[in-house]
Amino acid sequence: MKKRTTVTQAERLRQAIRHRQDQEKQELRQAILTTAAELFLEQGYDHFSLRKVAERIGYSPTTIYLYFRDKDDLLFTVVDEGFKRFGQQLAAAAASTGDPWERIIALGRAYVAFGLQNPEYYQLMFMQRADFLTHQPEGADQPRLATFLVLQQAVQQAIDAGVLRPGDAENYSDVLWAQVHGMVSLAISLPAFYATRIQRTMETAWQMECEGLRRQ
Amino acid sequence: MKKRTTVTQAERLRQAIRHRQDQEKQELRQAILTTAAELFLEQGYDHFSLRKVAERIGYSPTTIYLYFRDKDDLLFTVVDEGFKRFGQQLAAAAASTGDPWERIIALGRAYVAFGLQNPEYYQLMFMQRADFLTHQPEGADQPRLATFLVLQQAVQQAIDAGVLRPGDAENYSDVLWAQVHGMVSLAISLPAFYATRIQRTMETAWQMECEGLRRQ
DNA sequence: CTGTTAAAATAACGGCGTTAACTAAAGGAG
DNA sequence: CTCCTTTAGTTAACGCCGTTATTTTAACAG
Repeated sequence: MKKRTTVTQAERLRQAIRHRQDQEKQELRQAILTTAAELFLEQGYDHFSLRKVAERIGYSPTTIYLYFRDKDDLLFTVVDEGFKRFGQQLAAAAASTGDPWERIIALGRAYVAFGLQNPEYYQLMFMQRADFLTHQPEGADQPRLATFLVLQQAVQQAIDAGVLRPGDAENYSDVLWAQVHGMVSLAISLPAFYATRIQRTMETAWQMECEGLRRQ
Repeated sequence: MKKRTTVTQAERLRQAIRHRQDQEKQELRQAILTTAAELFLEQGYDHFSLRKVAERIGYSPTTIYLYFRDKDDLLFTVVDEGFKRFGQQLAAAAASTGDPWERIIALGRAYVAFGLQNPEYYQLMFMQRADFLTHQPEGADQPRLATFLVLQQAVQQAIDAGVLRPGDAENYSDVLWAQVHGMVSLAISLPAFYATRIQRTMETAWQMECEGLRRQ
């Protein structure tokens, strides 16, 4: 009886220790991650370095390699946050209305809004390291590109509802995606665009899509 | 008399020497430039380095600094070639037809064709180093962005001819530019797009623009 | 032949990502 | 409590990079 209890206590202790260790590990990993995101947003992709991250959290550069495979792995994980936020905002936009046509418009607005409000993330995800788009996240359930299927689905719904002309949803959403992506990346690249012409461009583009895609 | 002749000969010699020296300087500069372009196209922006260029032409790395201010200056000059080719192809497309509407379509096709045929250049110009777009070339007559005014002009002509609905040419061409830029950069970023969906996307986009912009 | 000038090379600095070898501390077993 | 093992973290080092200061080399000028 007594022995059994002792053994159980020891086991519980061992488990508690393991738990604490795991937690500490996760905490440091998270610290690296948030510091990395911070530094990336501050200094941009070009001036982002592992050594700076290490210095900022007070560890030696090599410590990072205990938590991430290499620089790309860390950056990739940072970018995951961007994809998550992007996906959430798109999903929220899609859920904001029941009208199929309005949903598409809302998605477009949400897309552009994200790009303009998170230019560093957008730049990294689509312009500087577009290869991240196709690289599957390590332990993720779905590929990155699945984030954008929400647009395709909305288009399909609009076609089914007879709001859009009959046609291939993938094809239509490709056109729309290219339109919004083009606007956002031009706006990011060209300060002249930013804030002045972008609004007008968006409105005209919506109108054009309206005429071009909508069933008459 | 004799003295005068001698002086003239010496002067001519001096000038000839100077001429040869200048020529040699220009030749080495050109060698650096073509080697740089070669290496950039071979290995891409990320793996491009001054030391590799120097090694390939058989000079020490520091020699490059006698001909270019720094790495960016060299890369910037390399990219000039890309802009020149791009501009020429767009101009050729614009001149290929007298019909205002056909001209716009031709410009769109030429734009996408350039992007797909010169993905490295396009990537550098618009995605990785978009800051090059707004940095005025050293001894150039016009800014980089002037390359794309040809589209705006074509749109203006189409409006004036009554082919497009009345409206602001800058605004319309912004929408069109965003559309083609979006298609090209997505095609470059996503191999899945490349070659399969891009054609269909282009056709649908033209059709959409057709319905959306064209005067009915 | 000698002094001058310009081109090119060497050496060096600080920064980078990354790997291998080492240190120190904590947990486990007797 | 002591010895052993594991492991988180560090230090040292390698090879690369862009760039600057210094020095060599060679061609021209008088």
